[in-house]
Amino acid sequence: MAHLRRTTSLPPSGSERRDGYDRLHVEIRRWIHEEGWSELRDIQERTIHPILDGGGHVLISASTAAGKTEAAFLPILTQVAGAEEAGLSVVYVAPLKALINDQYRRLLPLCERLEMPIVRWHGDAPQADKTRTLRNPRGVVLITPESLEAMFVRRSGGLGRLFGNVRFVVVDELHAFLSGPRGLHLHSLLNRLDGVAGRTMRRVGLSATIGDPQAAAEWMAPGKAETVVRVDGAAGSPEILLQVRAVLEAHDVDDPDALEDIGARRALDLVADHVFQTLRGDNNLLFAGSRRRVEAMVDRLRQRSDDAGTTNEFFPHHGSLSRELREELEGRLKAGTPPTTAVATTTLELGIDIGSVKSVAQIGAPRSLAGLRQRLGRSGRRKGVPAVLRIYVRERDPTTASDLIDRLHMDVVRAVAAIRLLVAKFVEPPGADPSIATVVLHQILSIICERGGEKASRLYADICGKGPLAALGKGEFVALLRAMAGADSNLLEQAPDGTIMLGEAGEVITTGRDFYAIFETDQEWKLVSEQSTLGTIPVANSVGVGSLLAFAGRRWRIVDVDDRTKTLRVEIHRAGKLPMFEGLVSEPMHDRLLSEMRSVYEDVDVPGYLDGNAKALLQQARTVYRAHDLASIQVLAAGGDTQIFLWRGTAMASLFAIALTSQGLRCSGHDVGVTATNATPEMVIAALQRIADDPKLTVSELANAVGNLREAKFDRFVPEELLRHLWIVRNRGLELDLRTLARELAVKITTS
DNA sequence: GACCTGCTGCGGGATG
Repeated sequence: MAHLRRTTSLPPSGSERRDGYDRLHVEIRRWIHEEGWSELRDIQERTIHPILDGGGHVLISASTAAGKTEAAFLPILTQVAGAEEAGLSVVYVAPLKALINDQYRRLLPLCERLEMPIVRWHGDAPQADKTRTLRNPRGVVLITPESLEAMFVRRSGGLGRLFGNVRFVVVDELHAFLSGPRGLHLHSLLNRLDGVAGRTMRRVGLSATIGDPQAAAEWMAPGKAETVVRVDGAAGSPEILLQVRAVLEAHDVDDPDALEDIGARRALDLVADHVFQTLRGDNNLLFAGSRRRVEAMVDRLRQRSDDAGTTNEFFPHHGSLSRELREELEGRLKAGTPPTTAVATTTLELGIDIGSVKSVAQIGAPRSLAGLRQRLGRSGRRKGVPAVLRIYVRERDPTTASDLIDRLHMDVVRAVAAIRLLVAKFVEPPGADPSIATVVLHQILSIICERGGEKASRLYADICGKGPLAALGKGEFVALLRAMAGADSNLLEQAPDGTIMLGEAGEVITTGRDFYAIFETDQEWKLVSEQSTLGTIPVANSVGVGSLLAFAGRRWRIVDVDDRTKTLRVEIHRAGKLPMFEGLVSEPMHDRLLSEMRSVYEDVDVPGYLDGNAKALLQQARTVYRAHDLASIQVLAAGGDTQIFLWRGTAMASLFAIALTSQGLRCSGHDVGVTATNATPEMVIAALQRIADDPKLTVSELANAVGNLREAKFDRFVPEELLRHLWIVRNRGLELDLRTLARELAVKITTS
């Protein structure tokens, strides 16, 4: 393990410390005293003045477990305690039900002190508490975006009574809402809340350390980001202990029946050996990258425990596992005993309280710095304890690898590049989202449901007036309305006075239970053993009585298939087979990571955190890079194909592939570029020159070559022309870049 | 060779 860095932060002066504390409500100070806190944390102290004095929005960013919740709520509750007005005072929104339950447990004693009601409001929360709140709304509500949506649609009559006097809206895990459809959805809901109250509610955002605070502030206050008061916690962890370990895969052996190829299988065995030896005896997190690999690893680790005659300490955690199994594991981690290592997907990245772990490991080089940071934040959370991170990369054995791409050992290089960017504190800024039309369509239906009917101009102003949905222009909005009212959709109707109302299909769609969420869920098989519900697998898996499964860290045999309820009954069996989970695309990468990879090839330093294998692979990779002169040559013949090294992120690489395809080439993408199959470098250079010089070859023109534009939940109702237009808007900024890149590549060609 | 997230209201019957 190598020590990576040390950072320190200065403690604030003593006078500042007392100053804020004294302004808190007397009952809150009493509570703090009884909790045995000797002082407030830095971030908590520094949040008091901005919340008590200012009238604007506040963005609090700090690492996990820095006490952000209290930082927000101590002054907020001080402010709203004893509120005379009827109605709720604080709305807290979180992306997970589990997080709401955690926060409820933490805030309940405090609220009881202040005689202020607090209620959980999500699908699994007790109905009786909700009913009580509806009768006498007061205090704090903790709610999900979907439940908030449901209130707008189903309880429109009571909105004013509930939300008319809300003073604060707290958004937890704000970084989770900065991109993606769910963030756009919540953005619209918060605007609608302001509409109900007839004024702007104060917003308080809680976030992990974010790469682009400006984007977060812009999300909170569109067009007025500078008014958001920012309170930043000290840099995450003081020290990181780091190691990158490389394991070698043998050459691929073609075995169409094997679920994992044999080389990969051996490499995963080697990772499992090391994990088993190193992580036993403590609490750890191992991020495996996919649900399938989680199951593959847990199966191997259980096998090793059985062989060694020891109690198994390794358990799976991913989105397809049942709530019960996940909570059981979370409980073990939180209790801290017995020793437990969770093998997980991204499910354990968010702020669910799992206590502190000794180390974090992951399989595969990072593709996103945001994710890497988030994972690292889970380790070394106590003062003076370093965070520990291990990265396992799997690489082709250099003695047998023949393919140029394999011999560049990109995983080792990417791991080094990612660590450099971690030190440089780079985090990807949020990108443009392809789901704008779906969210606008959803909100049109929701608002009409809420109000009974509405004029088009008012709808446009309320939904697209400000914020990220303003990217949809008035003309496009009208086109969307027309399509929604068309005979094909029948979602809307228009009264003679112009008022827009729900059509027949609109009535149906807004009545369904699955209307509230902005994301889609596919149909799945439910797996049930004699004791409990294990979880789900996609219906795409072929199943039958007698089929085998490896799932939830055990091996099973299917004993009953109920096609009507989509339920599989299973029993323990000695053999198993990994199920298939869907997922056709890989996690996108940012330009910066690819350009850093290129620097790693061109530099000469060999980091001390690499193990022996990784060091050797890095040096061999650099030798290959230099031998092919990849610093100056980016297009070269390889077999009957031509390799094009772009060294750009996913957005540009995809656009580039579309451009080459439009020129008649057959392309497939890889991590650092594109392979043009059955094409000579001469053919590629001709295509590149056309892309560089043909004035008619614009992004608008290329858009006609794009397939599967319908990605988001309600896109089936959106005119294809509109989706194509939004694609053009998202990619327009890359047009000049595309031409420049094509021109550069065309002159760096070789036929070696 | 990705991942994750969420869900109303009503009626009927059992229970304390």
